[in-house]
Amino acid sequence: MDAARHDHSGERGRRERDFLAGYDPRAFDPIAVTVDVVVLTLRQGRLHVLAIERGGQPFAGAWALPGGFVRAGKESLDAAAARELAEETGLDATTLGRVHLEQLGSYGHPDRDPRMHVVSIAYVAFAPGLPDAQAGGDAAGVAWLPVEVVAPVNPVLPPGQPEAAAGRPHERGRRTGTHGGGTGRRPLPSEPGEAVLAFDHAHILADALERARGKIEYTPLATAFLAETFTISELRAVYETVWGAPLHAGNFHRKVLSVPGFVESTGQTDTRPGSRGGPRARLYRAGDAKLLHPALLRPDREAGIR
Amino acid sequence: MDAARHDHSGERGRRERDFLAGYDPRAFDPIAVTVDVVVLTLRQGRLHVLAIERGGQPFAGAWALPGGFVRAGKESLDAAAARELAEETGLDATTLGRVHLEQLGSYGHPDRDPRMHVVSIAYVAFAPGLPDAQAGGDAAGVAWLPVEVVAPVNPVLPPGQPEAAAGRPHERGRRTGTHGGGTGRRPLPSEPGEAVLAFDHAHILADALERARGKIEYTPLATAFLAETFTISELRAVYETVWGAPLHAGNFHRKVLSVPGFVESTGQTDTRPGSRGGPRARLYRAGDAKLLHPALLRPDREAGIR
DNA sequence: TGAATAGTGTCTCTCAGACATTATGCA
DNA sequence: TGCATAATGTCTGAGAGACACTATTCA
Repeated sequence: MDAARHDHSGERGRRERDFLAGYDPRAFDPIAVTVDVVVLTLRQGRLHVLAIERGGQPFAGAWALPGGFVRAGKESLDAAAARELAEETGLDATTLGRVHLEQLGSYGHPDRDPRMHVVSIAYVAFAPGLPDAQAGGDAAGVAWLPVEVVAPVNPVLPPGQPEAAAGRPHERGRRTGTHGGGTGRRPLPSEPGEAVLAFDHAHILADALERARGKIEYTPLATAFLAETFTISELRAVYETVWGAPLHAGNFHRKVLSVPGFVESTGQTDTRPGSRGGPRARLYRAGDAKLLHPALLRPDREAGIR
Repeated sequence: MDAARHDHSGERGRRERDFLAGYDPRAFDPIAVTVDVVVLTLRQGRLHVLAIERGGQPFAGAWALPGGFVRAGKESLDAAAARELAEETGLDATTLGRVHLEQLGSYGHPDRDPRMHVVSIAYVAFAPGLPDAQAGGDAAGVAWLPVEVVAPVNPVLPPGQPEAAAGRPHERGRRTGTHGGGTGRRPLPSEPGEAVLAFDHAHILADALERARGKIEYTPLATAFLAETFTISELRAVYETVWGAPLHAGNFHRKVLSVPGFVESTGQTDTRPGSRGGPRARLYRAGDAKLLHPALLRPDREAGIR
């Protein structure tokens, strides 16, 4: 980074130009810098991602991750991501404080947005299940989509087509015609692969899911998906959902309690509404550990990806 | 990312401005996008990082990570990092092919560069020890610095203070005189903490080292620090150097051979030049595993960082 | 001959996973 | 009464670490 790293180097020409660019960047093609946030949460035992319906081109009618421009000279990347998270989820400050937000990685292929070169710094958030309210202050076009409903890759509209690029971003669009109209709400996608993500957002989502799967192995962040107090069974449900594999209840229980700092007991027991019987489970809250020792390894990884 | 995510949202004004910015970004403050590469290698049993001496302000006389601007509309982030790596190390294509390069993270505090808002996407590279040639085609101002020689944090010049930026980094300290001049070469820093890194590069380096320490736990990438064939002892030296802790030779040996796909045997044995006795060690090359199962856990992590 | 190293064998302790068992509450 | 769940106990095999031992080469 940083203009003119060593202007006494060999390639003086290039270096000098970089140097100037550092001082008069408007003389060169710009790159837009944005943040995108993959907000993950659990609802009804399924992993959901926060998505926003696009009205205009490109990718009209597709879904996109919430995000926006980084405010030049005014905010850090983390701050921009936190701002987007707050704006788009509409969560109150206390709930927001329990959300885990971390940087995922950056995506900067020159053709990922047909309009111009956009470098996006992606973030992942682990959020507790929200009380059934729709996401965001204004719910229109914002939805929690089950991750299985999202197509693994974009079946249409590969980036880089001049046609797509030519059509103004969202030419007034948004809800033109029937499609996602401001008034007539169309049903949310529910079939596997039905929802198409715009740009390379399916790729970002896939990376975020893999990050989540790995992260709960060696950190206590699975608790970030739950309310402030929770039962061991609820915690196990998080692991089973994120990993997509059933776990042995007894072994899991003993394991969680044996890892120092993972959870700590509240004296209380669950009020268990709508249960199918069984003793009242004890309630725990997140402990003070930042890393789990030993870690909870996900099953199956045998053989390894060679 | 992507202009005007949903202009039917509440804050129409902001959204609309973002929209316009997507099409005429020159109308707003720009953000520069750069890549920085932390190139790590082992020389004489010590971990070194590739650094470039800064000639101009800010941070004149300090060292910086190699990096440069991403070419707008022309290259991806990975490509930009690979280009910087090639340019700055001057390695031939075959050697370069053995270097491991991965994205580390992005750094975008608005004050990290006093000149303007610069977002830098950092990469880490694991490179085999180079045949003592100086790094880069033009060696002037480019050096491999032992990581211990680099100050853990910048002792002076916190970012954001224009004045501080002007006041020399290590004004006079140590071997003064020719200091950073283009011609008179001054000796490389060798005392712990002697070399000062510009900008937030010390922070990036620290993150890169932690990444390296973790990465060799569960991937075979420690082999990227070695030549195409190597002995188990050489591999152990990599772990000991990166982790900064001695390992038990016998247990390490058995462990490495027991992990499927970590290393595979060449039929040969070492020619062992300059050894201090002992049998000829067998030579191995990297196996085809991408992940290690089970992983090599670094010692001590007991207690965990709570 | 001594010292350092390569490579293997043995033992113990920890831990993950399979399975069993008891207690509790709902239908 | 039957069933699902919470929580705990027991057993086994894998694996990490400590230690011992043999073989090989150089000084």
